[in-house]
Amino acid sequence: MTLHERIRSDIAARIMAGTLAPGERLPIEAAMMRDYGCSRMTVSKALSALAAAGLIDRRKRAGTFVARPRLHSMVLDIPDLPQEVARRGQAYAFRLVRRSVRRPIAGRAREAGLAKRGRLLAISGVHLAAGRPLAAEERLVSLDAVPEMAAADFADAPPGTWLLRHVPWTEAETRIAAIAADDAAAAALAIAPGTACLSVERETWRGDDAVTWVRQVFPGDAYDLVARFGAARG
Amino acid sequence: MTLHERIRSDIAARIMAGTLAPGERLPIEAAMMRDYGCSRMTVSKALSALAAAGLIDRRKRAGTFVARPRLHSMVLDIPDLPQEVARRGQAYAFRLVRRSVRRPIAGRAREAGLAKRGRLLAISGVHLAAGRPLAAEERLVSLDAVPEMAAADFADAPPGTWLLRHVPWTEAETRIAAIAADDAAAAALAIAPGTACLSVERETWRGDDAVTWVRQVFPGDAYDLVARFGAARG
DNA sequence: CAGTGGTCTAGACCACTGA
DNA sequence: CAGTGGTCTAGACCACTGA
Repeated sequence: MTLHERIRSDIAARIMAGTLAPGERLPIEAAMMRDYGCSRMTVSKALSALAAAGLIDRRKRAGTFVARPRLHSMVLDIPDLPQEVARRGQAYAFRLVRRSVRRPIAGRAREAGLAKRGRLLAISGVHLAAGRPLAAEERLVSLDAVPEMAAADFADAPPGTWLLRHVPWTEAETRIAAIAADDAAAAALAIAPGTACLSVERETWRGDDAVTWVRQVFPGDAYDLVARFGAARG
Repeated sequence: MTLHERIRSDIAARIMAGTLAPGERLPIEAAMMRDYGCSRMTVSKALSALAAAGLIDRRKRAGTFVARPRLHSMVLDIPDLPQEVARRGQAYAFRLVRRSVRRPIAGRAREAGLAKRGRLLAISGVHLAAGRPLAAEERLVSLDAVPEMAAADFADAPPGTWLLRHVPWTEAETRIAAIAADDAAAAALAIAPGTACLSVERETWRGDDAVTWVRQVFPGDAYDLVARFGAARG
């Protein structure tokens, strides 16, 4: 372990144990230089990492303080479905149900945003694990942003994975909700209408251009999302 | 904007725009020192931040490369309920339904973990927004870890907020699922049994000691969780 | 085995802000 | 206005690892 890592984990351990309480002031950097016999840059590197992780607040002239804890943000793992299914030891497949290229329907703001003056690609399909439906997917793709997707078949990879490979480094917003399966989703998933399902809806942009919108519906008993939070982050 | 921030945002912008493609090699640090007329520490600070944000991979002897994008982890905001309700402009209240101190029930691994040889506090209640049920909460608290909670009333703050104030810096794991409301949850939330609900279940530790377990059940139409991902993170 | 990143030093000047 | 953190320099030695 390098020196700045040791300083960092020393302080983190004292904060997590409560020896350093929230609001309490830490020694000034000069004191830490003495204590650890190191230069200021090394202390600063350790403290910067702790500040980025949210464990401390650094304030000029005032000093460095143990932060008040917040539970507000956690890291959520949103796995790639083929990978996740493979990890469970099951065979993955994507069944394409419908696919069309069309103009946006007037009055639908989302479709207008995806296809400003051009066309969009609409896809529905079902993700299968071990031959059984895992999730129903409805997707819209901007053919302005990704013209080459018009020619893609999804034999190798489902649309989401295809996009991840072909359109790197996008920004996204995900919305998670519980919904009752409507008739279409129930039929696709082979469950009773009204069954509680997890809806994972995502909008993706590249800069100011909308790339895709997708909603995946999972039967409630088939899928959990897990998020973790703790000192290990950052 | 400082120099290392400028270097960082220059490179991040080129990656997000695709000018630097995934897998592509970046100039070596010495070249960046020349380009920006700065010292190696400054270049290194910018590149370290980009590596921590997952945009680049740095490999000794080989060089620095644009990372292959992953959508796998996103930052999820899990708001404090009183704050979230206040932000919506509604009045928040917590209605305590039941509260008991007891020994763990034999055979329940979770309860045994929370109260190794001592007792645990079991709480049920309902979070109210503008007088209407927002979420039903079931909670277990280790009185080994938080003995002073035995004496707490929840007039000022619901149990989760109370714990956040009194037990700083814990680690947690959250599990999100869709469930059908059972009879108890339906009664507490004043909805029909079987209604699709979002279940947010969290286990919290302090070091190796379990502190609390909680499940909050939200009617599907009352609550969404939102997560964001993009270059702005890190 | 040489090129690359990783760490660290001992200084310097500056910006901010609360005593 | 003085004490604190924020940034930056110009070097050094080292660890790793792939050509």
